[in-house]
Amino acid sequence: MPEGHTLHRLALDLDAVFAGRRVTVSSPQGRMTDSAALLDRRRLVDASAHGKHLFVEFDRDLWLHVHLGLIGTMRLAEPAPPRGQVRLRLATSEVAADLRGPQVCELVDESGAASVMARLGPDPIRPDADPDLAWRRISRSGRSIAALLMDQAVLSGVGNVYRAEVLFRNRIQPHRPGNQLRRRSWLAIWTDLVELMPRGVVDRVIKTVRTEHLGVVLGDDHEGNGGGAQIYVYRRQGRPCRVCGSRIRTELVAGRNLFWCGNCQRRG
DNA sequence: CTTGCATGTGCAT
DNA sequence: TGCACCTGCAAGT
Repeated sequence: MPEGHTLHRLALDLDAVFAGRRVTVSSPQGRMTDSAALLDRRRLVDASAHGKHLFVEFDRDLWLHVHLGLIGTMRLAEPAPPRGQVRLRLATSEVAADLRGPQVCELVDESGAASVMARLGPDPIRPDADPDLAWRRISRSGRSIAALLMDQAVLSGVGNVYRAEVLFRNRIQPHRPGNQLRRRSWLAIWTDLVELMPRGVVDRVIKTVRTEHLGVVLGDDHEGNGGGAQIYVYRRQGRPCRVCGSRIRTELVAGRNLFWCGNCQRRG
């Protein structure tokens, strides 16, 4: 489930078991054999996330840069013989982290890592993030706020779930162009993301439904979320809005499904 | 068991 | 606009 919260959670987990330690690095799949050899037995300094990008710093200016893409995963488990396509494994005698199917997995130096970070907009999960950097671009753009929220150069870490949910929670019309959005609406979106996304890091799952709507079922629901509503609109097309009962709408926007309630979301 | 779709991105056309 | 990447889950047979 790789939106920004997933990568921040992963960075925390990697840090907890590997930071400051010498790590065995291998590429069971074989596609990263040379890089694995360079990293093997090196001391791991720390792991951090910027938007949906993961950086793992090793001794002597070697950084592992990972982007999971849509289908990549990295999971910690007790060491066992690797199964399937493990691109890279970081391991100690107690734990192994297996990386599968990433879109990006490369070794860079500090300036290489910095240049990736420089291309990213502010990340709501990072305490030093400046929402005005995003607002400068949003307020000058004719693209819809729904498209802008997905642009990692505008702000980073938000994906298709947080996009749909934060627009719903703030009652924003998704098709409103950035240059017609009130600054107050943007600040409401940002403030909400700063509250929601760190909660996703803790919970390891996206939950956006407010307490007062938790009991609202409105016609569903076996939506496979382990009991109880956790989201308002994402992938709920055709089902009743948890607030007003209108049918949730969907529309393909630049290859990604957008979900929203046409009745609740009218603000600009 | 098989099939289809997905929380992302970049490149080809 | 379409597809490659190639994992994991849920739903269907």
